[in-house]
Amino acid sequence: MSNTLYFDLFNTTLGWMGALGSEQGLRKLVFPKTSPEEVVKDLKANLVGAIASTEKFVDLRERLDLYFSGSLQKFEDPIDLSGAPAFFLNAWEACKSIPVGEVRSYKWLAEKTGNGKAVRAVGLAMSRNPVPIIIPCHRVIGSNGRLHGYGGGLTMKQRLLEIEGVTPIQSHLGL
Amino acid sequence: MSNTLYFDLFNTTLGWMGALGSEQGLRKLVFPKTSPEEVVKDLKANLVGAIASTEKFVDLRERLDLYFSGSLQKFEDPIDLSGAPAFFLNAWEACKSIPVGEVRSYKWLAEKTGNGKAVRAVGLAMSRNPVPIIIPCHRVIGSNGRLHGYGGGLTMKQRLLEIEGVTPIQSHLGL
DNA sequence: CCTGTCATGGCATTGAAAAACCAAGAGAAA
DNA sequence: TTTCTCTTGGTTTTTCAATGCCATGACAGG
Repeated sequence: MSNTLYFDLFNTTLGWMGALGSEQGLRKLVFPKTSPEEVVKDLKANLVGAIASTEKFVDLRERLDLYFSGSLQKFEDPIDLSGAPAFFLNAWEACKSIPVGEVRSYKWLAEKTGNGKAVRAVGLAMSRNPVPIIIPCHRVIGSNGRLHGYGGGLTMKQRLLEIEGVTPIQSHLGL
Repeated sequence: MSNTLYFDLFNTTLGWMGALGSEQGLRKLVFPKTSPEEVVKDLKANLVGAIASTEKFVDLRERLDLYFSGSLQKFEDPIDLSGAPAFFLNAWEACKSIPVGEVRSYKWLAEKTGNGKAVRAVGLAMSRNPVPIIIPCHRVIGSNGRLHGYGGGLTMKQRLLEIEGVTPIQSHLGL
């Protein structure tokens, strides 16, 4: 068990966020909140043996602020998703292929993942996305053009889409 | 869960031992070993939230040494066996009724516990005795007069019986 | 539009059932 | 005696099927 975990809380232009990761990559990112306490609450289950380290996440914090200001398009940060079910990994992988400024439906993602009928399963996978923003699950909306749900709240989802230049209902079918 | 646990390691005339208990009584006693490390190994699963305390066990340690020298016959220490299966509790209770200097068979214990055929179950119960010596499971031997097994090793079992004045095969049927 | 209803897939949790474990005892055969 | 086999009971662990959960989608009826 030599795999040490690091974590940090930091303030961004959108609010307090938290990150947790191993040497292999990022394991968890928590949505912008209004207070650090809320971030800890979301993180506490994971930071049992983790040690605090601002240093490990300075780059990430910088990139996040760049992204929030609209000047960063793509995150290259390594992520460590070991242990997750295969279907989730596939769905997240497919999600990463959605280009900036565009959106796709849960169904589109389901078909891409292999089974066009596994739409709710895709929804479940998105809801379990451990690293939002990095894996852009906010670009996944309903087939009817509605935003449906988002772990960080629908206003946050909309906000992120606006940052990426998606007008309310635009290319909402994607295909 | 405000039930704090205390533990301690100490050296006796027979070797290193360890004890762990709550305010209600003793919960675990580990056999005499040659090194404190071995004691910790046997105890480590239980001392998650426990705090060290020599003070809580000075009396016990004294009595153990008295017993090992043959000058103490009976332990009155309160024990806390909460959480154990009913059958185990019954078997342990019956075991405590075996007088010093005598032995009984697993079968005898089974009959006393209620079901004369549950001999192996009694063996299982003895093997799970959390407070050896206090609950004198070393006085339980096979119907054929053999010692069978003992958590602390058969030599330890024999040694304890010798301390109590039981010659190799004596009253081994008890009834 | 909006509201309800139904079908759908994968994971997480639950609970019942089965099997494994054990410090035994009785009997048979050597 | 020793060794073997078979039987026995309670606990513990493992397995497996059944449910419930969810950030959906398609359709029907207002």
